[in-house]
Amino acid sequence: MMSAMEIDKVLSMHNYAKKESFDTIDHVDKPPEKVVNTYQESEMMFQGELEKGKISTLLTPSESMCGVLDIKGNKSTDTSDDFMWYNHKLKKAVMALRLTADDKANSASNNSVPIPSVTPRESIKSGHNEVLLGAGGTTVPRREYEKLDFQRMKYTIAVRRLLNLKFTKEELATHSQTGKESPAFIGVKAENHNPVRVGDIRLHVAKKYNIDTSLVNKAITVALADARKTKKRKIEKEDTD
Amino acid sequence: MMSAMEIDKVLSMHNYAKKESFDTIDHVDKPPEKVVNTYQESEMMFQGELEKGKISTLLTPSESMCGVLDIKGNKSTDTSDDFMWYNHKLKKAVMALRLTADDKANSASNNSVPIPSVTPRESIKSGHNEVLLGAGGTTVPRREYEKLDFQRMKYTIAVRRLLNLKFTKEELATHSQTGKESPAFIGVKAENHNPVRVGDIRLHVAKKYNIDTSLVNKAITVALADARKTKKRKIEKEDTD
DNA sequence: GTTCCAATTGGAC
DNA sequence: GGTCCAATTGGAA
Repeated sequence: MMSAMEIDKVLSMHNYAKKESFDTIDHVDKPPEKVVNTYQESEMMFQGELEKGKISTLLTPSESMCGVLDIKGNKSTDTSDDFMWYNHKLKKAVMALRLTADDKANSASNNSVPIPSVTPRESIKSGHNEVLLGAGGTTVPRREYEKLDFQRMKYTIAVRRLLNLKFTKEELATHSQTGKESPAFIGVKAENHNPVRVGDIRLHVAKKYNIDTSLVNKAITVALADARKTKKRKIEKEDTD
Repeated sequence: MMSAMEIDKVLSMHNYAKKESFDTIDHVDKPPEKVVNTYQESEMMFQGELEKGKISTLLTPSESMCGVLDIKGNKSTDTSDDFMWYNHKLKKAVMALRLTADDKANSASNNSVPIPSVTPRESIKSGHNEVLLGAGGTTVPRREYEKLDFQRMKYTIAVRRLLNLKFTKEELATHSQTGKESPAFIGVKAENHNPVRVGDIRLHVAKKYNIDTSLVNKAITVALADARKTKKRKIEKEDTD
């Protein structure tokens, strides 16, 4: 687990002046009722706040990206519970700073509106009309996100749409959730993986539809398999030409 | 679709005297509010009545078996919607006869009790302490069925328990839902299938847990796959001995 | 020993 | 073309 001092270091790296120690900032939000032990649990908490519309537009892209930056500013491949949990707390700290700043700027106007189309934050900083999907920091363009009619879509379709927003066809065709090779086809080359973005999509859809993540996982697996087949067919067709 | 006269023929075959025409008997139950077009829908209706506890113990094994007997008394492999729908109506007719007979025997005693452990019918005829799972006529021993704590079990476990009640390990290891070979392993011999009993288990669990049949299907697939692996491992171990 | 999981496949729709 | 499905596999839990 990262220390409060180290977190402050990252905060300053992202051009956020240290106002208070991490622990104090953390208390801007009500302390959680029960102890959160895993990244999954923290994600659910975070997601709950996101659903309320408080969070979705508060982070800039660089802030969101801090979820995949380590203490040295490098892109991190650490997906351990400790690191994810640290990221969660870090982002809560950043958002707390944002909220207090916004509160001073425009005192008590336009609150309790669920996911306003334009927030003060967006009106000040342009170019980041993004919707945050989860604690991993994954964002999608707001315009694209609002096109999605979650009420009418099956969750499997929502999964595919979000995957298409965050990954190229090539990425979808060459990546898998685990990076492991199929147990049924040993010797087939294993692929890379992209746990943070896929993880955010997984939890976002699971929360949206109030279904188990295992269901979403199956949908992701099928979607990725179809992407691979599509690419394979295309290559085979080009070879015959 | 089978005619009322033909249904009467089957009824008499099962030693039930014709009391009324089928149409009249059918009106003992309230007519369905909406038209039922498929076997799946009729199954759901039937299952609803079963859940209320009215039906579960009213059929003898031979009555249940009539679900897989055709007009000539032979075991039928017909799983078409028409045939299943006919079976459904036939069973409702049988049950209506039973109910009216029981009503006369013990007038208005012990009604609205959900799934009584012993019914008048059972006290008269011994040897058929069976619970009917679905319109396909699949039954399991009541004693075994009542051991299952559906509240605590995951639906996947319920699927496995019911499969184990209705099939031997050998059957589970050598059968599949569709009888088709795996698309990923062409050339591997295809297996037989047993649609009626598996169908009843599928719908029973889906209704019990109020989940989609596709979920139950996945659970069945995994259970059968595990059964095959277990057998395979055993054979491999015997070969090395 | 039992249960669950994801990657792969061809085909159905 | 896009989407969904079941059979198979080895290993994880």
